[in-house]
Amino acid sequence: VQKRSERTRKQITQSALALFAQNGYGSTSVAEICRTAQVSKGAFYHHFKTKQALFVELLETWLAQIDGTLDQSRWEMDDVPQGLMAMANATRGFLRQADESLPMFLEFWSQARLDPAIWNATIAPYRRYQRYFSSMIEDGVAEGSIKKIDPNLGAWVIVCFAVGVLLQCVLDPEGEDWGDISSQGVRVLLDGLARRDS
Amino acid sequence: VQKRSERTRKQITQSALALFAQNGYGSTSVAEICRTAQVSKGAFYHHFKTKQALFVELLETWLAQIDGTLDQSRWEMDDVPQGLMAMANATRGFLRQADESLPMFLEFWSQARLDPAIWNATIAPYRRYQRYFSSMIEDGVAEGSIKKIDPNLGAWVIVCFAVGVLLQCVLDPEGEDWGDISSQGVRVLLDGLARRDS
Amino acid sequence: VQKRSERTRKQITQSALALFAQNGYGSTSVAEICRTAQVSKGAFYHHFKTKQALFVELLETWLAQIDGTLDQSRWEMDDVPQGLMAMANATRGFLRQADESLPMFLEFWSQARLDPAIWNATIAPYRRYQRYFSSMIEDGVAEGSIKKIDPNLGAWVIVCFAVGVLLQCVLDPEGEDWGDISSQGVRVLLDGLARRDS
Amino acid sequence: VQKRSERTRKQITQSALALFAQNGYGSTSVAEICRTAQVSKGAFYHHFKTKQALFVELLETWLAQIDGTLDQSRWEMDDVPQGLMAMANATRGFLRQADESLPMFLEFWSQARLDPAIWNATIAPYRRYQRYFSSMIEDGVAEGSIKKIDPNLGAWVIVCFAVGVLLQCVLDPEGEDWGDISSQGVRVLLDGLARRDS
DNA sequence: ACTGACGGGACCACCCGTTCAT
DNA sequence: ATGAACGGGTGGTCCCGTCAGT
Repeated sequence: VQKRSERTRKQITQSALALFAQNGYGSTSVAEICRTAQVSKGAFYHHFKTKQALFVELLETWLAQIDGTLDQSRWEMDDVPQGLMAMANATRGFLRQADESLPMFLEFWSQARLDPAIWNATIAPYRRYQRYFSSMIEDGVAEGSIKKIDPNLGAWVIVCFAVGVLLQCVLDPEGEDWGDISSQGVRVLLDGLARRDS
Repeated sequence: VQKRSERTRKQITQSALALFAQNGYGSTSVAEICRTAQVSKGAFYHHFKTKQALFVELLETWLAQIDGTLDQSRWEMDDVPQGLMAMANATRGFLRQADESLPMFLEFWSQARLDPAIWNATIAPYRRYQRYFSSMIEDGVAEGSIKKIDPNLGAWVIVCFAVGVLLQCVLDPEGEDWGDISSQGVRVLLDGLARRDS
Repeated sequence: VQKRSERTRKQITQSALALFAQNGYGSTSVAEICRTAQVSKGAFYHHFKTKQALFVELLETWLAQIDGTLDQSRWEMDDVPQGLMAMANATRGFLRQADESLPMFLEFWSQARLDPAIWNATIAPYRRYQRYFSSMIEDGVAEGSIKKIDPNLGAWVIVCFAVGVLLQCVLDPEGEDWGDISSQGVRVLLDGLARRDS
Repeated sequence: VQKRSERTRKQITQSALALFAQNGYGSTSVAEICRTAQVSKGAFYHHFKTKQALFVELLETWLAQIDGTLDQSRWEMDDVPQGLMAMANATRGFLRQADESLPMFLEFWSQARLDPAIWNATIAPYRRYQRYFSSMIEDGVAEGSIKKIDPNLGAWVIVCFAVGVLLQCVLDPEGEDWGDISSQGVRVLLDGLARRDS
């Protein structure tokens, strides 16, 4: 059956993911991936045109997963600030995969600078998230829970903070409890954004 | 004179900086650096034990510069929030070097994951900055301008936001006016941190 | 029906012919042939034991065609010199296929040097042609239209000239009107071979 | 000293020449060349940017040699036909290198079809030779030793014949005494070109 | 201080032919 | 008879660091 093909493919992607996350994209050779995946080079290049193509596919799978996760929690809120806090808390679990796959972010970012195709795939999501937060802020302003500010800027502030936490978590996973910092940061940001009646 | 030695060294470091920033550390060969610096390989390896050693030196020079910049603005404030805002505004100029040298951050981060020596050099400063902000927050609490929160967490929130802005600025320099976002973000954070009298 | 088998075979041979002629034997991969012929690798290796086997088959088909062409014009002459001229003129049409299939000659020659089997198949015809011309010259001497020379050498001279024109035509199809040169050359050769009564 | 460099370079070119002539360009790997030349790959790629670059250099050296040879015999003739015959006879020695380096011709021709750069270098000389013969024929017409024909065509006839002999000599070095055939052919051609007074 | 030829190793991509299932 | 996954191996290129020589 064609089950075998899929299994091989999955072995490759998983091995690649692990190795890229551990040693970086540049320091991981195709031969190493094949060895880890117990697959021949012929098989590898049958499934992926290039090492980079595999990388891009990993990136896309990855982003699709994240999108899925975010879409879920999108509708579970009554109040905008509550919604944001919920999302911040949901991040905790996400940040715990530190060693496994989070480092891939750094790889994606690095490669994005050098390859336009990867850049597009990497950057696009941020814009999407920003738009999402932007509309949340607008909603918050409408419902009176958030003070009047430029929703675009506000959204970018949130995105930047999130990305910053992510980066720190990748660079220094043992250093701090980044989940705590994420929650705390969002709370502070929300306090700063909150509408205040004198 | 021994001037020649220094000039050679400077040519190498400058060429390397430019090439690393443009094409990345991994994609820049020693030969290319030598070609750009109009220097022979022998000269290169006379001044630097390794490609990595050069990289580390660049990193250290870089960090020293940043420290210098930050130290300047440290004493110019009467009020903690004002001080932070001043620093945020000072960042604007810094973020404008986007194309020239900011991309080096990404390179440093990438390599930090793979090499402990670089990791130490790269991570240490964040801790220093965090401590600095932490003491600022303590001062703020003492002077009554900032509400009571864990100074550690607060400081990390600031660092994360700053790092996030930096990363976005590197990845998408044309996308937004990151200086604006930086200022705006700090303002929101300060509003969130401000002590409020009911 | 078993028609399908033959159609597949023909698609493969035709695609291979075109690709070999265009990119050369060594630079044409089996995968490329299969792609062009819209056939899977399985089908290819079902019909041909090896890439080389296909090549040999192409060679043989090719030679059979040429033999057929030459056999036609063999009997239409009354006079040996006239016969040769007629053949030379007949070549014009042949030389016009320059782009399509003539380049295969060069491929055959190249491979002939490296592979004995191909060598035999490629060289044999020349000897046959030489013998043919040799007997023509003998006839010419007998009928008094050609002066007394070693028919063997004379025949080789003709073959060499023909082969030379062919090679030039393959290498520089746009450069000259090789048909003209062929005719002109044969005329000069005939003048040189003609018996002359002082 | 820099003598070493030249020696290495020469070892590479000589080994390459021998291997290309014996096994063909495509079937000779860089590793094999290095092994034969007792040189490391690093040395190889220090001297030649590419396998092809080495090939082109061989081609150019080769052509320069031939040009040199032809230039020598250019002035040794009183009479055009005699000059041509002298050149034909001089060819004998040239054709005797059959095994050593003549096969390179075939390699050059093969590659010329595939690579424009090589094509230029390979084709250009033929045109030069043709021009040379063309002016010889003009001289011959002027001095009355050659009959009136288009010097261009006549020159191409000579070139084609020469190339044809060369090709045959490469393909079937043992088959015939190609030196003889060359001489004989030129004689016939001269008879055909000779002006004849009735 | 500097030169550049050099060693040796690795890496990505590709390619030919086989195998198993259909 | 055909399709697709696969195996194993090679090929060209490049790159880092060294070392003899200036």
